[in-house]
Amino acid sequence: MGISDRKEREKQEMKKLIIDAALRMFVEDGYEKTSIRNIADRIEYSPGTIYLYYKDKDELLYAVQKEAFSKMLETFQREATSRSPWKRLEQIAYSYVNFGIKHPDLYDLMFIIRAPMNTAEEKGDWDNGDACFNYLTDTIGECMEKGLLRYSDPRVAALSIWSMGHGLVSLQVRCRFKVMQLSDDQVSNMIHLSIKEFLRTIKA
Amino acid sequence: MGISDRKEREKQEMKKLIIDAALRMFVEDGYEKTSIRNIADRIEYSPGTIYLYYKDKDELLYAVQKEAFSKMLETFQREATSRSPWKRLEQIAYSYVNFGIKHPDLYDLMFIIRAPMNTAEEKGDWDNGDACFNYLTDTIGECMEKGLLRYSDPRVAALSIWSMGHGLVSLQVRCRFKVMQLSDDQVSNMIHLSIKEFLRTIKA
DNA sequence: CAAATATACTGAACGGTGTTCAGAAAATCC
DNA sequence: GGATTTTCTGAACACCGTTCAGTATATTTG
Repeated sequence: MGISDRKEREKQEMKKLIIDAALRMFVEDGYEKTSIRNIADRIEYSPGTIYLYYKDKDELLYAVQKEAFSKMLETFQREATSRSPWKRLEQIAYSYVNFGIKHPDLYDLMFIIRAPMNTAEEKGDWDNGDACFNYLTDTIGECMEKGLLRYSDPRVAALSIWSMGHGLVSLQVRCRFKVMQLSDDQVSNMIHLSIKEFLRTIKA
Repeated sequence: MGISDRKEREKQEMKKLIIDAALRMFVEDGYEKTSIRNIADRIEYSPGTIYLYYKDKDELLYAVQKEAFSKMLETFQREATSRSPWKRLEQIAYSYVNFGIKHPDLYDLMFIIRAPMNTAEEKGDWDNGDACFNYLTDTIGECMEKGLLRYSDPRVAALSIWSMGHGLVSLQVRCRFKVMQLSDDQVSNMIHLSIKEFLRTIKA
């Protein structure tokens, strides 16, 4: 049945066409400001068509999230490759924060937006999200085996390190550091100083 | 002119009536899900009336934010009163995180929602927000004077400590810790362990 | 190849949103 | 008590996510 193969292929192509447009528009204008109608316009289909491929706008978000996490994982695999677990942990930290600062709208979709796991319980797969998380936990595991971290529980270590990174990025992305009345360069500098300092303090 | 005094008073009462309803509904249902029409219904006025007192929905958010920051400041003033700067810093940290966990929707309005300073440049007053921030920076200042902190720059210290607290709360509020596959109690425990550990490591 | 069936797509319609504004209602002034 | 100012209303506008009867296209059948 070559004909149904082609149909399946066309269906996947259509899904990709939609999600590519959605990703571009989410990043350009943000999730909330991007409407199904706009996406439909961009790919020159009617709004209803999108619902033949994705159940609702949330499912579009999940798909884009998946792409974003895949992108982040690639970044880790490119930038955090040191054989030394401790050095790799440092690389991951900087990689993570730089990713967030460089792609604030992607970061928004991945870690700030209210949507995925707060309602959808079973959606807890978090597709490529856990792969990124594992990249961190594996490295932390190695560090702890070699006694390079001042933590006693690797889960607490992971939670702490992630929180510090996320705190820095998300306060920056949401412009909350404005209260400090510093220039953009100064804030950027201090974010990196914060990571540096934090890494120093958690090192055994 | 007693009559215009009364008018002014009535105007302020009306503003309070609106903002009280808005606060309650923002906390109950969240900012996005609360509509101007719903608020109008609740206070038994027409939707248009609200626009006579607040320019748009964002201005309602600013007003509610102001109340929320005032509430947080009160919490600090109640829970972080130690004469010892270091102990006070610890109290602030726990106070902050507990506030966020206890009032996730308020915390959302204050630190996560996209709205205030990203567009409104001059709104950078952040009314009572800076008062909360000052409560932190003042304490950090005292700590550093007495050489109780391992940081060399008090601004980096403030940025780091705030980021850690915010990271913990906001990842929890947005359910991102679900990827760790822990029970609610375990997460809650580890959040507190994280603060404890963090405070230990930054202490001189 | 033509008719019948199955698939893909459309776009109007539904109930919602924030916001505006002409006009009605109420309060104040003279 | 009539004119004027202030306050309030609610229909209207342009959007939103989502649904679904109906049309257009493609495939299968006779």
